[in-house]
Amino acid sequence: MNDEHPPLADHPLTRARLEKLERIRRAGLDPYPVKFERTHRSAELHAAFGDLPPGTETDQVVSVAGRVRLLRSFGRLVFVTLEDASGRIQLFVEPNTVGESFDHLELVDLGDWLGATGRVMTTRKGELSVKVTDYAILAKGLRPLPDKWKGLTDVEARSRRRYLDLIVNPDSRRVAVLRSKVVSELRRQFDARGYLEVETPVLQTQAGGALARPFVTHHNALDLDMYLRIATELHLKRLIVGGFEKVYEIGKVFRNEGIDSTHNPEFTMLESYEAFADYHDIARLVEEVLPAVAEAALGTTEITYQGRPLSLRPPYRRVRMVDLVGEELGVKAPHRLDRERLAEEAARRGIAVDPGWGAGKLVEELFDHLVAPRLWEPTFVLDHPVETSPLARRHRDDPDLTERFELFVAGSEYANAFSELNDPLDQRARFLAQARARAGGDDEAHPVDEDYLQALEYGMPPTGGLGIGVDRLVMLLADRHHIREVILFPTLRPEDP
RNA sequence: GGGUCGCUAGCUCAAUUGGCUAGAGCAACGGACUCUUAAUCCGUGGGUUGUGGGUUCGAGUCCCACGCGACCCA
Repeated sequence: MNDEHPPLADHPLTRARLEKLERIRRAGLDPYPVKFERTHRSAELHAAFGDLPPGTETDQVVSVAGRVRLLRSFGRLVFVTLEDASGRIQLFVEPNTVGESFDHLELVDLGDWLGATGRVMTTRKGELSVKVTDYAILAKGLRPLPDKWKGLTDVEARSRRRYLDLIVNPDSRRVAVLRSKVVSELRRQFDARGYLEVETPVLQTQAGGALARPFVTHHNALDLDMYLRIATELHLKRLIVGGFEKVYEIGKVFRNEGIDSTHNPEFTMLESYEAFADYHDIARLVEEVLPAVAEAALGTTEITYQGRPLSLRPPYRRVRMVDLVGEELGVKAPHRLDRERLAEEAARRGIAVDPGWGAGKLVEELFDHLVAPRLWEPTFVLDHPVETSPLARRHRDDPDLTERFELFVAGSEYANAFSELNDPLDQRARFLAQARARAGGDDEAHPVDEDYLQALEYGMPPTGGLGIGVDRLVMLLADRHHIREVILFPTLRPEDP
C-alpha cells in the first residue's frame, strides 16, 4: 500500500485514512460506489418537517446524502451532521436501529460523503434528524478538511484550492451563486429585447477592439502566431454589417497585463451592438439593465459598497468628461488647450506624463486621476476625446470629441459605449493614427485591421455598442473589493516552479 | 516596476533582548460515554519554522539571495 500511495502514506493524518480505506474494503464495502438513490435534500426535510415537536418519531422513511461535517460519538449513540448543497441534516445512529453496520462508523471521517436511509425524527432537544436504518460511504476522503470552526482564511490558499474554500466558507458559495444570477439575468435582459446571442473567435490573427496587449499563441498546422482576443467588438460589428440588427456576446477576454485587485488576465465581458441606436439609446438601455440585474441578484437596487450606501436606481447623472476636467482646471474646453499646457497641469498634479500623449489622452488622464475617484453615484461620463477612442464616431457637434460614455460607479468604470464609427475612411485614418502611436512605442495601440476595414467598406448602419465588465459588476453587487473574490479560479503563479 | 509586511503541525494561531526538548485549540490516534449541536472528559503521537546560504557557543528570531503571497504606490 505504501508503495502505491507514497505521498499519502508518508503523513500520519493521511496514512490513517488510507488504512481506513483498506479496512472498508476488507469489510466487503465499496468506498466509492457508483450510485445512491436519495429522496430528499436537507432543505426539503427542514421545509417538510421543520415544525415537528421535540421527541417525535415518524414513520416517514427518507434517504439523504451529503458530506460529513460534524461527528459526535457517545459510544452507543452517534450524531452525524451531513451537508448537501441545500444545507445540513443530522443523522441519529444507534445499534438497535442500524444493526451490525454500527461498528463501521469508526471508518467514517469528517469530510467523507455518506448516504443514509431512515425515519424522520426529532431529538429530545428538537433537532430534526434521520434515525438511520442503513447507510453507505459514498466517497472516502483521504485528506483532512480545514479546521471545522476557523475554516480556511489564507487568501492564497482559498484561491488556489477553491474547492476547500467552497466547502468551509458559505460566503464564497454565496458569491459564486450571485455571479451566476448576474450572468443569467444579463442574458435574460438582452434576450428579452430581441438580441441574438452569438459566439465569436477567441483565437485571432489580430487582437483588436480595445487598447491592450494580447496573449500570443501558435497554431501548429497553419504555422501561424495567433492572439487571444482582447475584446469581441470587431467581430460583433461585422455581424451588424452582415445584417443582424441586435447581437450580444458574454465571454472571456484576455489581456496580457498585471494582476491586481481589479485586474485578472482573463475576465468576462458582455458586449452588445444594436443597429439604428446611438449612445443615448445605449445609456437608457444601461439604465434598465443594471437595476434589473441588481434586483435579480439581490432583490434591491439599494446596495452597500465598501461600507457606503449606493443607489442603482435610474436616472443616472450625465456629464461630459471635458466639463468635469475643465472644472478641475478652471478652464472652459480643456481639450482645446495646447498639449504643453495640459502636460504641465497634469505634471503639477503628480501625474507621470508620457511624452507620446496628445491633448486628448492628457484630458483623459486628468479625468482618471482627479475626477473619477470622486464619482460615487452612477454617472455617465460622456464624449471622450477622439485620440483615446479609435472605434467611436466623432461627436455630431464637436469633431475633437466622440459619442462615447463610460458609466462610473463608486470611482470605477462599469460600462463603455459608443455611437459606433461606421465611416470606413475615418476608421482607416484612426487606425493609421494608432499605428503611428505603436511605432512611437505604445504597444497597447490598436493595430490596423484591414479585414475589419473591408467589412466597414460594405456599409455598417448607424449602430450603438456597449461593453460591460461582468467581474466588476459582480464585485459591486457582492461588495467584494478584490476581483479574485468573484472569480472561482483566478490566475495564480504556480506554487512549485 | 518600487515600498512595507508576511510565510511556524492538515487548519487557525503562540513562542519576551538571539537562550531549556518550538507550544495551544481543532483535526488524528487510544480509552470512557445512548440526546449531542464546535459534544464532553482522560491519555498519546504529530514540526527540515517557505528554500538555500551566512553570522553566532547557540537562530523561528539577526544578515544575504531566491520562491510564494498580502497591502500600498506607480
